[in-house]
Amino acid sequence: MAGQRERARQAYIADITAEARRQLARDGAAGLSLRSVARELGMVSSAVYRYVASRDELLTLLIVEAYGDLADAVEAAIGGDDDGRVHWRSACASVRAWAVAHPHEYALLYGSPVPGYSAPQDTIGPATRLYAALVEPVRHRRGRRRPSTVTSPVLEADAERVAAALGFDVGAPVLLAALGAIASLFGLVSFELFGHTNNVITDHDAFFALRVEALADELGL
Amino acid sequence: MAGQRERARQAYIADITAEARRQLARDGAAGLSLRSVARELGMVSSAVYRYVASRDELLTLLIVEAYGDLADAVEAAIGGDDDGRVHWRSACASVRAWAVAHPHEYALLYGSPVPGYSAPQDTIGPATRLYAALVEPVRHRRGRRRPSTVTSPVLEADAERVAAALGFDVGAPVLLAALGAIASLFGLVSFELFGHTNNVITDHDAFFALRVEALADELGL
DNA sequence: CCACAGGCGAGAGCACTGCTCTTGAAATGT
DNA sequence: ACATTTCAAGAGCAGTGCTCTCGCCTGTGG
Repeated sequence: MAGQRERARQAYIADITAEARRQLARDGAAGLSLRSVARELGMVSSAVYRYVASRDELLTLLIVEAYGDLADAVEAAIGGDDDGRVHWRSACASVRAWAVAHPHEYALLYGSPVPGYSAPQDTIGPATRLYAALVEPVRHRRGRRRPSTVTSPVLEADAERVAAALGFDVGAPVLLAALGAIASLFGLVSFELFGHTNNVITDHDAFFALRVEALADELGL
Repeated sequence: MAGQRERARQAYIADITAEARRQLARDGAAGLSLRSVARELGMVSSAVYRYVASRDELLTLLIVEAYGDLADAVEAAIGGDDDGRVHWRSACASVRAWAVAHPHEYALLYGSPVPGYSAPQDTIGPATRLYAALVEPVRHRRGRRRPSTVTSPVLEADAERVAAALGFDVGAPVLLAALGAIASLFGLVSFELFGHTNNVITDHDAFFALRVEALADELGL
């Protein structure tokens, strides 16, 4: 039955995070204040502490939501297609589109880590979903190119553990190449979003497309 | 002669940024407060506003210093060698080593952009030095692999403008590949430093080395 | 060499933040 | 009907960025 008090409590938390998310989208993480969230919700600042332990915890809630949101976007983008390269293109494009549409949320996820945040258990769910979707394309690779072999046994073990967790039967070299490509993808998006290519690249669309193809080449898609 | 008042002024600014840098290295950008800098320097908080207009400007000074520091490290790393691949390895390793040694400075440069910061003119000097050093290895490429051709004329113009500014005679495709590899490099370092590979990679050294080689392959080094 | 404008440090103060504690009311479960 | 728990509210503490005013004092221009 979930006790109606507990339900009211969850509703309050939902209201709080919703308002917090609005402020995050508008002013960025630095401009998010518990007091102004309370003000906007018509309560006094101390009341909101009944529902959220601290500002950092509120940010953590937003991080979890944002991960889920991004994972949703990527999963929706790689719909029915089973061509690895098309998969990869869609996935990359959806990450970039989401980042451009939600710059502050993106910065929260992939910018400087928030001080009091330590990747709680709630985060690894959506995060796993996201990276699973991004790694998915290599399932359909045509294997045109052999990735370099892995020389470190512990790294190979890492890769095999991850592959097993995702239910993938590609080898360690391919999976590590995919993880590397994902890091490259987020590096590319971060460079664009955080302004590191200002005065360098003006046609961001074309540069992004070019790099996505290059990464697809490396992955043998 | 530079007026002894002006010299004293510069010395004060140097003291302030030095103390600010100490606090940045210890507590991170979020924990840097103008008041505590003033306290540590034995002055009252309003006095420091004579030398630094705002907290954001102080952070900007730190950003410029950090860029210079990182550029120094990379330039020192790619010493006399003229083998492109060795160059690239040293450059990548020096970026990663600097990032690990100065995580908060790295986060300041490549994490979420600080709100009131707009890449002032002072930044582009050290930043250009840094990226010039990182692009340098492709000068000595053996050209084993042809990068994909560029289809966007404006992107090609971007690349040629940058190449001209750096005095490079490599073609647009190679320069764009190099810029992409740089973005990949920082994506990789950020992933490691910001904890996105926690519970995934344990042998960060090996993973980094693997990716550096893959990028070198793509660059034809 | 000297007057003085300008740079200077100090202090008070404003508006804001995160967070804690107490108090009294209201809802709850027995 | 009652005891317990949950709650909103308010006051309050310590800290922040930043502004303004007030004298002092010193380097600089005449």
